[in-house]
Amino acid sequence: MVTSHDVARLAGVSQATVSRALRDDPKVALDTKERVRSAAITLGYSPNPIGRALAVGRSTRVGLVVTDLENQFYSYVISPMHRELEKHGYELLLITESSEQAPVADLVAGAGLCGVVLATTTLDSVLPVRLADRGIPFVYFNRTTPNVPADSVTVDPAPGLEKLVDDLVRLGHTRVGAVFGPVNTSTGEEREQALRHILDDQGLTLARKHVRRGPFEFGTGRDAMQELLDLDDPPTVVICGNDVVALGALNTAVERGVRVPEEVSIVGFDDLPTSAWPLVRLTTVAYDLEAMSRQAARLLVERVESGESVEAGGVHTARFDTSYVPRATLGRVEG
Amino acid sequence: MVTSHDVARLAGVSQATVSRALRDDPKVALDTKERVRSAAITLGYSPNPIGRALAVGRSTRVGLVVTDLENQFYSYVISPMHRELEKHGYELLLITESSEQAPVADLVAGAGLCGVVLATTTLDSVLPVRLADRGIPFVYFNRTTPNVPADSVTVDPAPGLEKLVDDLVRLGHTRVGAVFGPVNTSTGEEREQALRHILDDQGLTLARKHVRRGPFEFGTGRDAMQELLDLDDPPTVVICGNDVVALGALNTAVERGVRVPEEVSIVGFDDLPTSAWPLVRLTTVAYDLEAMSRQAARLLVERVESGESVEAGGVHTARFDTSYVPRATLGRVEG
DNA sequence: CTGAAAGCGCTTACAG
DNA sequence: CTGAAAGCGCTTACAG
Repeated sequence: MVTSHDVARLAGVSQATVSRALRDDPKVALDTKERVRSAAITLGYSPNPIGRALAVGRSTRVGLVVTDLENQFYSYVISPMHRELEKHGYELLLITESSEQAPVADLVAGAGLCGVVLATTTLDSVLPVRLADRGIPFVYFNRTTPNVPADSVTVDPAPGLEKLVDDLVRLGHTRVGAVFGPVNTSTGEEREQALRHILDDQGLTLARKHVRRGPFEFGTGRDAMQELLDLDDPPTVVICGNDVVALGALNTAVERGVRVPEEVSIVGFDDLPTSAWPLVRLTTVAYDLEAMSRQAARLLVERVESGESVEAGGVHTARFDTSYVPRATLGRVEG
Repeated sequence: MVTSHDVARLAGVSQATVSRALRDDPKVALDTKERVRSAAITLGYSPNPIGRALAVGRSTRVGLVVTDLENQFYSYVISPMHRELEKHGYELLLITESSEQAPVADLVAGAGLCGVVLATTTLDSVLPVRLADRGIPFVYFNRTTPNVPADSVTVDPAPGLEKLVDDLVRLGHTRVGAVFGPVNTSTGEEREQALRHILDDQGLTLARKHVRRGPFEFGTGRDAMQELLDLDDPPTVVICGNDVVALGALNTAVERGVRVPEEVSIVGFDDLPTSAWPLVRLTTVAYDLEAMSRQAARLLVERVESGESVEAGGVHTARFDTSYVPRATLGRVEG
């Protein structure tokens, strides 16, 4: 392995000067810089980030903590987040919460990360507490927990849901069903509260038998739809906690030969690219997931680089607006 | 930050002993280990991986190099690969080749990685050369380049394609079209050669006007399908380079109101979970992508841990079998 | 503007 | 079985 010492020797300077020159320290003479740079190039040298991290006391590694890497949703998060971090000179490390081998907090603390994006926080997560204890900067992505203050990027479901419910009324739906996300997630909770509230305002109610609940996964929608369709009086529309759940529901309807939206309407939340496919045309609630992912990266980088603690300077929050995207899975009630 | 020195002080031993005890060195007395461990726990200490990496001379960080993080295909690769690496105590870092900021080779070399999985190698990639030059272990995933020998995990398209072509014949297809992957990828090349060869054996030919080509992306299938459907004599079946391309093609057919498979049949390759959706039911060629991803991780770990160079011990290759998965997008030719 | 030196937090021969 | 010491490849006060 070629080190800064090798470069120093070739350039005829000290190792310290190599370090400075390559970091473009203004105190280094221009011709010295040139000499060092060309020496570095001929030797194919690039500074070892591990040495650097140890010396500086922090790395440029950011962790993204998720539970379910297979979930389509996260593909669309990872990509823009990764790009944004890269732009700032940071790397993205994946961490799954399912890794129960070591307590995740230790793993995170031990992974030499300079900061963490939490994408699958539950209301009872201990990870935020642990991170705060150890002074590891982090930002909540999409989901939060009120117990531990931190920067966050979230979405406001109300605007989109309001428009959706307007449409529900217009189309004559009265038996409305829902497949909510888990109660222990802020997103699940918040969307449920918002929806119930808005339905209420319009004089609509959610019959208990028409409500299901479960993780934000395909299987949740699938199973819920099976049960709902087996009811004597199934709902005329099923509003799902997110698109992945809605896709599960939609596929189950299709599999059973139940026509959508003639026999049952289905609505999602997230507006994933898949939902816009001509084959799918899922009616849903949209927001700018890509901008949100970038924003989370940016907030974390700022937090890391400012070195400012949450207690000292307060918290940065970004809240994203939602809109209603009518497509083909929500229709007029028949009969 | 709590260091091994703090633990040493609390446990009343030397820092070196802390290091040994926590790594479960058999030379350390059992009661000493106990003392050190409990001290570590009370202090909430976990060894700093950066210090470790520097001392040992290598990290436990593995890079996954891809071009297109949004591509569905890679979601299904990342998850099992990540899990397998984690099992062996390694972390997964994402690297996109699009990052033209720094030559990727430098980035990889500079990122303090102990090894790399290359998932989007093209036949003319220079990255493998660079990695080999610098002695950075890597394994080819799915795609290879013959120029630089290295461990690899690939799929053999022939078995699946043979069964597919049998079915093509049985169903009366004669105007067969194809949307191949890029010629500068081993997978694109290999699947094309295999398909042409097998068609040939069955007396079928691929008219030049029925052939399209492009990156393994949704848009490729979409655009190709538009063109093919505009032909005076469109193909009766379109065989796509992979599922993502086939999904693009399928959605375009749907959008244009062209019935699949009555008016045109569509076939993919990969058997992504999406392809099995009741809404999709894509006829395709399958292989065990999850096992393949795990295998790649394992080969890399072995290579890294053995420290054996490719020249010295030769190369490990795993080749995965394919099977044919008939579903609903391939049908009998009408009329 | 440049160098010698200390130090980041570990691991690992080397003694004992 | 344990400790003192050197060293991994950097950065950064401190001198000059």
